[in-house]
Amino acid sequence: MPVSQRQLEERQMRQHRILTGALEVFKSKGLEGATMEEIASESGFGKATLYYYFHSKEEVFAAILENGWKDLWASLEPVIAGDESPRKTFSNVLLKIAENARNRPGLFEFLFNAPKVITFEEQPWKRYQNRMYGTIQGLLDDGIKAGEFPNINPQLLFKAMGGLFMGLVLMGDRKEPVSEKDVEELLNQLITDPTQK
Amino acid sequence: MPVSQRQLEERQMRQHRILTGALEVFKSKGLEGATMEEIASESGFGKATLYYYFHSKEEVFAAILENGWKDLWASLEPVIAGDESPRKTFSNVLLKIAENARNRPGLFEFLFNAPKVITFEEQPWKRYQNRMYGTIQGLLDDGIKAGEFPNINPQLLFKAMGGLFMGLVLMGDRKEPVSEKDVEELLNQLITDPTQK
DNA sequence: TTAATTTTCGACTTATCATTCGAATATTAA
DNA sequence: TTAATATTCGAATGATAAGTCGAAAATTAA
Repeated sequence: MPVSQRQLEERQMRQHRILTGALEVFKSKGLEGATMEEIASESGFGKATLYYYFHSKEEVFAAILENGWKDLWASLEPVIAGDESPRKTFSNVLLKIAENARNRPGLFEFLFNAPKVITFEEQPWKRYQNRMYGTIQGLLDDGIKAGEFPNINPQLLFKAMGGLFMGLVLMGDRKEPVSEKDVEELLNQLITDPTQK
Repeated sequence: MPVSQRQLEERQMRQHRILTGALEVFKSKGLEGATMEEIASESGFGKATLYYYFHSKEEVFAAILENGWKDLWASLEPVIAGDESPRKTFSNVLLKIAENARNRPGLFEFLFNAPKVITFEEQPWKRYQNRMYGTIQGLLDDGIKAGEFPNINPQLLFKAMGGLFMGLVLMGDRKEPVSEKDVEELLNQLITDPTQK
């Protein structure tokens, strides 16, 4: 077992390096299409070394999702903790997510698309994902009750908003990432605030 | 080579049967995860027989997309040909797409999600997809010019609408498919028509 | 220095498919 | 009936890639 703090950190560095290389390969080849051989050379290790750091290909895949969702949620927590109005908080959450997407577009796309490919049982990152979706749904519920959004079925609004935002961030020719302006324009022009008028 | 019309039709029936079985397997296992063995047994043929009707697994996969997009586009054409206002036509197009989704939810989800997995070069179904997206973008452009939509960057509106609609149809627990009412509610309540007021 | 301990890695093993073969069986046409 | 032609299929074939092994090289600690 490792002793020094530095050793621990270096080990994590290497794991991180592997994960970064793996993300590249997974993005272009998918879960099944990606080979450990390729992930290894992409991240600068020998194949067998990967198995020193991870038990299996699935574990590598899962680790990317786990870290990604965890970080995303962590960045959201302070925003949610702030005590603004539901609509304002909702807007801030979207902005924060967009910021994440801007910083690591590759990872972000992966976080939202990769889960579609997976079959296998319970994944720890699901907890973060559910927490996030739950929070957003709650904001919309409250916002509708408070009259800050059009009076639509909250479930429906959630789906619409979710899709809309994903579309904004992920769809089409990804020329330039979504900007703060985009998000605010959308909320203000598209989803009219009944209280403002 | 086959002679009679009936022979031709039976052959198509069999291809169709294979494609239906394949869709099931692809949906649950993905492109790489699906095996020809499983597709064969799912559709009630021996493995080798699949190769009598298709050259490869990729061809089976591509055929599903090809047929699916072709049919979708065909169902859209009359709607587009009608000479209603851009906003009305746009609404009708969404409704028609939703109808397709309602009738064959499995296929529909596949049409929009599967392409993310594919790497290989030019696919014929891309033509239909592009035609559809192009048309929708055109409707939005015209609609904005005509003042029927909020005055937003058309590209942005397209992405938003696309995502929104996909979210509506594909996202979350697919309890009940999107209804006509949903779509109209969305357009009318969410995306305010500046001319109506 | 030197004996652990940690890290690295290419070669091997093994399982899993995609695809092909060659031989049936069924259908059609003469 | 008989000779084509069309259809079916399970058993080989071959390639690919996940995961294992055992030996080295690096690093640490004494």
